[in-house]
Amino acid sequence: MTSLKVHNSYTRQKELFTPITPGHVGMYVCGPTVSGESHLGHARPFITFDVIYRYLRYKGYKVRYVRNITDAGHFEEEGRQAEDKISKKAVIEKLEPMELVQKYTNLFHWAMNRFNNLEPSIEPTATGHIVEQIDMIEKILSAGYGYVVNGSVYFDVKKYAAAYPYGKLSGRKIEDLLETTRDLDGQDEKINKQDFALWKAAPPEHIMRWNSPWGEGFPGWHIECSAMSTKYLGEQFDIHGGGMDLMFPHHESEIAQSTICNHHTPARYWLHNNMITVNGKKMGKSYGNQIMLTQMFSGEHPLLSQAFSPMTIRFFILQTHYRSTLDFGNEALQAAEKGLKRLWDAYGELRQLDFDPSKNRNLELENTFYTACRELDESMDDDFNTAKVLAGLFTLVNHINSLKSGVLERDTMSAECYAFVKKQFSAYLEDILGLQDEHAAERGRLNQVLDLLIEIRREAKAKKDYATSDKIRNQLQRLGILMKDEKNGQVSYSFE
RNA sequence: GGUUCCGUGGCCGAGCGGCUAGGCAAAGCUCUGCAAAAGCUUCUACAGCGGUUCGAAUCCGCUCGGGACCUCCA
Repeated sequence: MTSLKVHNSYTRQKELFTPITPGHVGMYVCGPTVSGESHLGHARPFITFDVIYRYLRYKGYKVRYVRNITDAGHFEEEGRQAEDKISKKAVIEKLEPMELVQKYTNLFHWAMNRFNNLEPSIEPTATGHIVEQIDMIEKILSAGYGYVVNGSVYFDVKKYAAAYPYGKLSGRKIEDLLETTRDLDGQDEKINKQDFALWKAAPPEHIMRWNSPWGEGFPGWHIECSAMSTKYLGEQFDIHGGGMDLMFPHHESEIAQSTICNHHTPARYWLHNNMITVNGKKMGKSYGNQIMLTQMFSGEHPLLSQAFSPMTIRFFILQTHYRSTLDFGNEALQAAEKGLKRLWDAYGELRQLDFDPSKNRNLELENTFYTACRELDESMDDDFNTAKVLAGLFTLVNHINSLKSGVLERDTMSAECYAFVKKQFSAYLEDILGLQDEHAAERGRLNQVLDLLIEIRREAKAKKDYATSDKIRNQLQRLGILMKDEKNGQVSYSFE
């Protein structure tokens, strides 16, 4: 097997992946902020890193995959709006923050499930790690890189930058950051504008609040990831992942915090997925162009021409390299839907292909298969190029269909080769890319019913009673089941 | 304004110096009672202009166009 290379955002280079502890990988991925519903854009990192997680396991690594739930601190605005409304209308409809958090956490898990994302090894919550975050802040204070103002604690970026390469990950220079003229909350409390909050004193109307050495408040955004990654993966771990839009300030701040506490950068490899765009613009709240996952699945959105299944979306996302932007479009999604179906149909064929080793082996054909299979590994090893993997699978699809249709002579492949192809195809389609048969639940007893219909139809056709045979096929099609008369006289069916 | 990325055929997208991915769409053919599926074939592109090179979608420069980040953001 070839060796894995990954694009490290920290060095901006493709590097050979070498875990700190041989055979083991620690991976931290920034999880969702559960203050609202997830949209299509949110699906990308979780599918991307799910495939990375799966591939690392496929390569034999023991992986500890930590993905947090951000359930504290950032509801400031929402909280305030809610407070305003409440103060106007009285107090009755007040939402308990944890109620909100629970609701959206459940919804998030539901979506992850539908995408067939494996569960992370640990899914820590920010609210469950207030103590660890306070500890870390105290460490930073005693190291002299933080300061307290009015019950809030800030990180002294300027001092840090004098000693460490601040801005390396995001390619930012501290002087440039001084240029920024934004009125941020608490800006007047900071010594320098580029300082960021480690802990914020809670104003009276702020609902989520905890006791701390500096008074009642809540943790800053960046500290939770530093605290939780350190706790579960150690002072330095292998992979840190997330969306590109988190590089600054989030990941840059994480690096600063961890460097002060643990004396080195938290992660060796920083992996960032690119954005999903709509008409070239990033999907996001500020553009008002986001499509919620529930809407994707139901088709209820002005931008959607139809509903798209979780697997179609997964396939759609994997058809592009994770570091490229992916433009949303109905046509593209429809193409993904059809392509995915083709893939599954061929996979079904592959599993049914028989072989007869007694016939002359077509070594050239075997070689084609072996090469195509080997290239799958090479593509994944090249910074997880799932687009190339899919292209590779489609060349296999073409060969499989050729065997089926007789363009390539069947029964000329050795059992050994056949088994290998079958194993690779299944490993990639199901285990690594994590695609699953969305109609599996419909099969089972339905298959037996269909077999009966096929039998009846066969009898009708034998009597040239095409009215009956067409009726069966047409009615089934209306139910989303395609019945196909194969060349060899067999009848097959597939689900739309 | 600063930093940075990108412009590939009707659409979506790989590629990162030579071997002109792939999916979808379109057209023709084969197969078929008719379909569907599949196979075969066709359409063969790299924003523009220069330069480097035996050779560039791929490297360099300029021009045009579009993003992303600098604020919460996947």
